[in-house]
Amino acid sequence: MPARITTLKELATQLDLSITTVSRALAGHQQIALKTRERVAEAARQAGYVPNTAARTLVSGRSGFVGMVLPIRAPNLVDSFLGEFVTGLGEGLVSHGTDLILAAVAQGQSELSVLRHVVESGRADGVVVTRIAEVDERLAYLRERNFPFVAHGRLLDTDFAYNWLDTDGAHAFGEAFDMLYDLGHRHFGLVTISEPMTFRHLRQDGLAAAITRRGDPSVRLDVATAPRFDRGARIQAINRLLHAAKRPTAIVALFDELALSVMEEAARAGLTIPRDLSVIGFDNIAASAYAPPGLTTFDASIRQCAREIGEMLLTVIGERPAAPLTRLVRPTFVSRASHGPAPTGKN
Amino acid sequence: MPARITTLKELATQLDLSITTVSRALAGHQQIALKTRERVAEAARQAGYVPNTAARTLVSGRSGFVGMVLPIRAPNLVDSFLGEFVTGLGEGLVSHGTDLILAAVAQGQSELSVLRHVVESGRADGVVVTRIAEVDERLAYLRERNFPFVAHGRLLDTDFAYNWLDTDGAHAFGEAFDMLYDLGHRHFGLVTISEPMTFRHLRQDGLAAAITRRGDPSVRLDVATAPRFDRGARIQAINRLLHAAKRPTAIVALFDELALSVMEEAARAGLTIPRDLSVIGFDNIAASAYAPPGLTTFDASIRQCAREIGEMLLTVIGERPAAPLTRLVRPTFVSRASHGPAPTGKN
DNA sequence: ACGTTGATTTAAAACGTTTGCAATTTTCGC
DNA sequence: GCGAAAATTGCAAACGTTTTAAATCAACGT
Repeated sequence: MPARITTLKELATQLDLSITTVSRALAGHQQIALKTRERVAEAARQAGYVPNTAARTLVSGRSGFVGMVLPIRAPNLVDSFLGEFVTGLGEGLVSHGTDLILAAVAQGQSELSVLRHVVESGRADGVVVTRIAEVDERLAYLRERNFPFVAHGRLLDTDFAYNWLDTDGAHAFGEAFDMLYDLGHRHFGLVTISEPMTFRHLRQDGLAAAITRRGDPSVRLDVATAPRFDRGARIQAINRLLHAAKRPTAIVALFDELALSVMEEAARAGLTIPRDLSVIGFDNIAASAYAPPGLTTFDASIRQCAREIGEMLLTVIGERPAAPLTRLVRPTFVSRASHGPAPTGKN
Repeated sequence: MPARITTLKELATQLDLSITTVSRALAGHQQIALKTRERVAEAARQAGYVPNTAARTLVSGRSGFVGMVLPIRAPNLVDSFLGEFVTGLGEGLVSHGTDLILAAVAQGQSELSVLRHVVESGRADGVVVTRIAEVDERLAYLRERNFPFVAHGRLLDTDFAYNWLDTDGAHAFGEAFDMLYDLGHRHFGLVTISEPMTFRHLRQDGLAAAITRRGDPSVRLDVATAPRFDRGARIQAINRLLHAAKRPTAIVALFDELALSVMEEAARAGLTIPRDLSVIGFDNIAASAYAPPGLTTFDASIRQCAREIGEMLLTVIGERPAAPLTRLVRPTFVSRASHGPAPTGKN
């Protein structure tokens, strides 16, 4: 094994050339004689030379990294979002050799302060922001700072222009309603969360819009709300829905975890799905395929979305487009066995 | 909003001090007068100064990053491993303000070449390696390079000393056998994969060791092997086990995905779990709780393990201990409803 | 042989930080 | 008040790369 060449200077000395020439040769500049370029490339390959990132970043002002703040998670919460998202992002970035930086948030620190640190320290050329809140200081900061970023999700304030990719939850929830309505359902339940996330509104509004569009005054919608991570409160809210004097025949949940809870509670209450109750979720998490009788849901294809986000961000960084890049991805319907015709009169 | 101070020079000018003094003051050197230290700290806070990572890395030789190569994934495969692992790693690293770098592997590139690039470019002070293969060139490279790393998993070659944390699959599989044996089972099935991963051997050996330890010659073990990502072959292998002339009464799967497939195929074959067949998995993925009747398994607590790996790596980087750090984590038994007494004589 | 052009290479500055060493200021015993 | 020691601060080099501006070289027409 030959001694590893670690710096440009060493490589230059070995080749009896100046650092400048070697640097340019490796960068493929036309002004360097072709013969020299080839000679340098070969020597670099042989020596296993890899340019030092820090030095390159320092002088060029570009780190070749894209940053993301690790979402804070409840101690035992498992969901596949992060893994899928990171995998997709990696796939989107790899074409340009851009790596991903993940910064964790320490106890007591704010997510914004970590984001700030990532940006101001020059670690990243751009960042990805997920889980958009109704009032999101991260987006405000990034825009004011004029720092390249792409958000996964939208703000409700449509005047605030920025780069985003979002899953069209509104459309999906409208689709769910239409399908259930056509199956005879008139009394609906929606299980949602109390956290101020924008997707909550978008999806609920999509449902409401579809109801309005249908124009049938006999349609009724009951909404159950609970904090996202409070299992007890969630169960309670679901049971209020299930044990109301008049129970919905179809329940749409903001996302699969909630839908699975609905199915569990329904089973506990002696209801058979989909005979007595139709349930529809959103996200298509792995467990949805296994939970009996199989949850009908919408696939948000996180991985593919993240991949596109990565590509968008590279564009934003490279070209700094004047108009914001936006993209609304329509989720695909995944028909399983948790929905069916509305129960007839009496059971 | 005050104009942002971005460099030490600006800060120094504003304070009418030298760059050196400001740098040292921020680093908390005792030699700088306390009053000065406080004055500098306050000014830096006010101005929102964040040191430039590249410059710092360049001179100090430390990047403050820990690297990891993103595992290559089949296009539609979803598992929660990566998300949990990354979350845990972040938690383990955050105390030292160390961030995580994730490098994706491009089509046609080898994982080793990406790892090499991460190491040689000085992007990271240490790396984490997962999914250890029987012959793992990554470990060989890192050791030869004498680069700090911690592996999640062990090699079979115990002469090769390095830092690792592993889940004690051998113990778990022994435990599973003992429990099933005590429930009357004598005919066992093992569903495993054909990929050359070391955990496959460790777990299978743990099972075999427990059988030997019991010393009952009537115990029989049938092994079904299939490529990890070939769903068809997996189903086939499982069905060979289920439809053999003499069928095992208990099947242990290398990990939960396989166990879930076993449960599906068993149901398809008209078998009731656990009456006709006991099934035990490993990992405790989310779906295991939902798949009827609830999969009995072992929780590998990936997140916690990754957290410890992060902490170990920080130790390795900071202290370069002479003896390798190793840690064997015993998985916890998760008793659900997929196991029970061996079926009696005829059904 | 000699300027001139075009091709090729190089010296040196710059990026923002840390740090060895030296310079300056303060403190204190007498 | 004076000198020495202690406390505090600053100069300048270094990290490895990219890039501007300038130097060198080869070739060519005359």
